[in-house]
Amino acid sequence: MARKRKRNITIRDVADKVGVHHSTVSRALSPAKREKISAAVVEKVEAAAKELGYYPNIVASSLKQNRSFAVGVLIPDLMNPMFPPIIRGIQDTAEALGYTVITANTDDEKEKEQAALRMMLGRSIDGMIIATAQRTDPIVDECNKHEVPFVLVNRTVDHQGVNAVVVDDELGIRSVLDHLLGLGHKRIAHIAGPQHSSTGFHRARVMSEYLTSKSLPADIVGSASRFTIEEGRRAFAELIAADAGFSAVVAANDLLALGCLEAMQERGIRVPEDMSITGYDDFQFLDRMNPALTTVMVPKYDMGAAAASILLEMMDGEAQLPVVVKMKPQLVLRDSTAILTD
Amino acid sequence: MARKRKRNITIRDVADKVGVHHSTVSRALSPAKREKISAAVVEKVEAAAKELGYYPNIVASSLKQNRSFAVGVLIPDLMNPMFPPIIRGIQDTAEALGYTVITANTDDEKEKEQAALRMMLGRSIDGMIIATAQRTDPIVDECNKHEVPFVLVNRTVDHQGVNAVVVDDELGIRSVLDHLLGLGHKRIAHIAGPQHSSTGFHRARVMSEYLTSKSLPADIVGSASRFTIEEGRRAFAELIAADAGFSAVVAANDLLALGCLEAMQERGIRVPEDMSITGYDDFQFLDRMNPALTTVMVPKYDMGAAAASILLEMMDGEAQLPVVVKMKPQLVLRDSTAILTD
DNA sequence: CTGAAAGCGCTTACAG
DNA sequence: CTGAAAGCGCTTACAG
Repeated sequence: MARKRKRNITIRDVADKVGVHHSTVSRALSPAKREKISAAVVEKVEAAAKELGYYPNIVASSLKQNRSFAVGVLIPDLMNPMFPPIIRGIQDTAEALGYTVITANTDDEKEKEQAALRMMLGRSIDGMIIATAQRTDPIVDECNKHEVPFVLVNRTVDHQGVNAVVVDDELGIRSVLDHLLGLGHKRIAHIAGPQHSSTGFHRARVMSEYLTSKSLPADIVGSASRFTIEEGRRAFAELIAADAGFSAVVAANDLLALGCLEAMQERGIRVPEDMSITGYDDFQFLDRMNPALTTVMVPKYDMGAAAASILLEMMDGEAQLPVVVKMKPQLVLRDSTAILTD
Repeated sequence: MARKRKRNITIRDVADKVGVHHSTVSRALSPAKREKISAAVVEKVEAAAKELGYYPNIVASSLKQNRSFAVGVLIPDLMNPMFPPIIRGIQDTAEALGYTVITANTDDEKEKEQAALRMMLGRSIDGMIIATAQRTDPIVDECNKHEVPFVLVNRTVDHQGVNAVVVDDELGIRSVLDHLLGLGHKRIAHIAGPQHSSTGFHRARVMSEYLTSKSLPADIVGSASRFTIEEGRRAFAELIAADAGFSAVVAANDLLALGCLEAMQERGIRVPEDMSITGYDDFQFLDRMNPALTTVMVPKYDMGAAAASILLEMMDGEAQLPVVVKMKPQLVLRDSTAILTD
């Protein structure tokens, strides 16, 4: 049997102590309504509340107002180093305005995502930040159907008119390629991420277009079905078995790059002497790895913070127009890329 | 102004559709009470609920029952790689039983911890898992005062009779020292963590006792005031300025070890040729660092899962006795330790 | 097995 | 400026 908790101090207890109606206490304690109450009463109410150790029951308040002062966040997996900074950005921004954030992992499984959404709807969530979107994702329609404001972060959908905070992959990939081309590389492979993810898709497309524009081969591509080390390793092994004629690898994210690195080390391919490799995202501690990975820094914390700001504005009824914020990534040069020698 | 959301489907809508009282719907939809309702009605209610797209309003349910099916988690900082695995262990365990987890960062600041606790109390949280405890921490008394069941994880308090899931530091530190002694090291330094944290305190004490028992110097100790890279670096610099006569360093956790490593590299001290160093916790990707860090693996995910299990049992009224679970750590040998040569 | 009523702790139109 | 009432969507003793 579930335990019963001690009865809490309520607004009525405070009202009794002061000798006013509990609705007066409610008003006196509400920053927005306080001005309608005489200063003397406000003061007495505050004193009584403090003395009794009163704190408001958010659950009751939520039920009455049909909003919860909570926002939900959907991520693939907390243990993926991409997401803690994003969540922290969301938390710091949302909490500063009095909101609580509830995070759920989907493991990129639609059923878990569905369950998480249901749970959040049941909790009368005021808004959602979604880091799990696929390029065509029914969750967008679901949020619309339930009239839950939401903003996508990191990944977006193909469909127009959706609020999203993403990174400028054109800039990111081009800066990587310019770097590699400057080092003399001509045959550059890509380990593409899952194509149902906007990040995987766009990075691959920009790669291909940019290489083609330079009259360089754009078809040395390995495909990862997930953004994981294992998939990076597998995709690299597959690629090099089919075509050994490349001198540099651009991985669609850092985890894939680490997987490639593993596969390279197994094969005695030295990095960067024999082959260069780059990642994308720049998660924590990459600078201390062996070798330190050249990558593209994505402002994860700021993306989370921006997504939260937009969401909060939407919830206030402002910012109706769909907003797409493209954050600037930045190439970070480290030790996994070098001049082509042969 | 806050937006108004569409009215949701309620238990009354379902009741109207079926032609029963809404209390009957409530019972039919409750796994525990369902048996008191005729199978025919249950079936009709379920069909109607499904057709209408009904999902329960957890907020209303929480208010009535004075419990929220939510557990709160207090951590110092999500971006510290120690915590995501702990939280994931908590989430997977709690969510499997229908609980939602709400996580808050305290940044090891008492005011933030206080604010987080208030927020959670306001949300009628059913229990708390606390990863931020100091050795004498008023939060324990506060939880007791408010009759919120809680369990500590990773860090514990000196006070007896509190539920906690910790790691067996005696085992962990001894295994590190046995390893180092086996390599021939005699003068072994310790970079101690903050002594208000049980982990910092116990690891330092075990070190000292064990070295003393082997008639080895136990006073080569640097003090970090926080478990951060910066503090590790500072403490090492301070220590080596005062006493250069040691050949190995045992850091109280991985972040401190990384800070030491930085300070060593700045000074041209080669690891492990000139000096050995070990960490503690074994967070993600340490195996890929330069050099790969020898450390003590702490079962983070399992600790979170165990803490959640205990909490859930407490909330069910079982497991009254204070439970202290000591998880077994495991030495992980990598490339930052080597035989003493001179 | 089912219904009707009360109530969880708030907020907020409506009076005055 | 303040009070009294109604109600948010559930759950649960109490009847029958």
